[in-house]
Amino acid sequence: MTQADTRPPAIFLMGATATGKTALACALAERFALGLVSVDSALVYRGLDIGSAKPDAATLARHPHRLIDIREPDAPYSAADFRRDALAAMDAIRDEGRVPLLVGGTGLYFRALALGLSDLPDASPAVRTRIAEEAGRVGWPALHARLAALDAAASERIRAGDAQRIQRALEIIELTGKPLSAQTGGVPARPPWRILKLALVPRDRTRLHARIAGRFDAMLAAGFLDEVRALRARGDLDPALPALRAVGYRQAWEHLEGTVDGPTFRERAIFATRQLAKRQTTWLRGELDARWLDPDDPGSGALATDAVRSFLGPPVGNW
RNA sequence: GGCCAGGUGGCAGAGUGGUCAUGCAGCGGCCUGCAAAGCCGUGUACGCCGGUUCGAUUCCGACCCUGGCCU
Repeated sequence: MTQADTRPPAIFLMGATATGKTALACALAERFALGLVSVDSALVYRGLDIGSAKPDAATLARHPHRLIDIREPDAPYSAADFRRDALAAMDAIRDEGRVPLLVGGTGLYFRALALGLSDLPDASPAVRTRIAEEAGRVGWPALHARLAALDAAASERIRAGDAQRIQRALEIIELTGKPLSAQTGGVPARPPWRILKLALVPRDRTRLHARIAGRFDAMLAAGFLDEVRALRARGDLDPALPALRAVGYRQAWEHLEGTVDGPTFRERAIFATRQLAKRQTTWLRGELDARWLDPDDPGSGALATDAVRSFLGPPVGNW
């Protein structure tokens, strides 16, 4: 006999973009006493609404999601920020007597939440700027070589062309005096939650691709370009910001800059979204303990409901 | 009907008598504070049929198709 798991329950609803995560989350929230938490690196930003496929006001009024609209687009948000905020949100939901349902498509955030992060320093804009400037002079391969001298294990894992990670590894060494590969503390052995993982991933992406294109055209019709024009008009945002490198926004920004024509913009935005869906799918394939649902399977909603019901026990309220 | 140009991988687009484009898309993968980011990997394609040649995507001929011009 195994010991009963007394940890409080939580549900992860993970899925690629345009697979109907929000609709499924809301449907589940109609049937069970859940509290929704968004797990999405783009939905945190205020002002990114249409292009991020953020749930609309009516949906959010009926089914409030935590961790949406919590940042201005000029303020970077991180996996560590997310972990902290999500744990607090989960506690608050539990205190209300509900079960947290974490819904989204950002694989790193789910991993950071479930597995934890090492006790590493936050990003330092000053250090990053300095490293980037140096890279401009000597090139990233030279910095990768330096990393090899300071942290051989990390340099083997990080490709010579991966500027972002080389920068981060050097930043950590500079800030802590210790190599990244030596920093493994701070990761909890086991999350304090009993987690049901649902993964919404199509077996075949053909229909997803059609949905992505259709959704993008609907975004355009809904005024996506006006939304990006408004962001540009603020004057304090630039395209290097994480918020504006989001799928669709980056391409729209270029288009409004006048360097890319309309059809090309549309095409590139759709390509970028498909590639995002592919990376999300790769992430999800590693979630071996997840319950897999195919959004193209008409029974997937019922399967999800059944899975949640058996995970939580008898439903609260109506059934 | 005649003349000219051209037919290269899903698309765009170089090129060569014998290892090789390249870009985009697609597909697979990696992932500890920018993650809707960043990075890595992945295609025996040369319209068709003959000929020349040790060897043709590349040279020659016929044919088919496309675009332009002409009558």
